[in-house]
Amino acid sequence: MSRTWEALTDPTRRTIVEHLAREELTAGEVAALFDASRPGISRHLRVLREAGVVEAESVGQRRVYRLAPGALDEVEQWCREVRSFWGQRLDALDTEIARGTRARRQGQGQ
Amino acid sequence: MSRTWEALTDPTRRTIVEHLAREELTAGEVAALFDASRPGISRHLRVLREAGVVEAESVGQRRVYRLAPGALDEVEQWCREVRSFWGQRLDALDTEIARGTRARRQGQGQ
DNA sequence: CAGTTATGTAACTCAATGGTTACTCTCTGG
DNA sequence: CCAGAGAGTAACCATTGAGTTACATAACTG
Repeated sequence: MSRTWEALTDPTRRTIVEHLAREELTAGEVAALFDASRPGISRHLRVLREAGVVEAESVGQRRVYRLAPGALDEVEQWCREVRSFWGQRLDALDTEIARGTRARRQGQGQ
Repeated sequence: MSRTWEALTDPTRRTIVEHLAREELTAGEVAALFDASRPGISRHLRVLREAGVVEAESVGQRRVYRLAPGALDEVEQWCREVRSFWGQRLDALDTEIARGTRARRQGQGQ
């Protein structure tokens, strides 16, 4: 299930990820980066956790967050695949193929 | 403005992009790929268009859709940057740095 | 020009999402 | 064991977003 995309849709969550890429942060430190309330950030962190983008470690009463290994794999992999097929198609973009496509398109007018 | 992420959040729209990576398609052909109603798909296509992910060309009464150049640039660029900072941090992950971070963390209990 | 095909827009509904406040749980320290 | 800090959960509200049906706009076709 591709929760990664959902998780990274929200700009706040992407900003969190940007910060965690630079250094580990406790939940409170993350919250301090934004105007939003703590519980709000806490939920963002949960979404990121459940999506496997970040992971948390309990240290005393704090929770230290860091990026999870492979956090962005799903997104990057998807981009690679799209780009791969796209590249192939562009390579094959000569008139013959193009004409064939048009012809096919004419036929199936439903 | 980062509409690209929003645009690619929706699974239907990602599927559309996957198909368009393989070949150009008219709006009708795209719609035929899904159970959803035409207007629904039409709006998905608009979102993708406005995000600059796809572009449309009018050919007679049809609208032929294709991926826009640089469709995924924003997303890929973001991933690269995150990964870049992350990589640097991991490189610097020796005990000294780690201890420094902990110390700093103790001090700023707000 | 009338009719049909191909798309897109408008108005509306319903579910999902983000944000807030209030409350709970857990760990630390006296 | 009690007080207080740090974090998370619950319940609630407002907004967004995706889906639908009905309607409007363009362009071919006779």
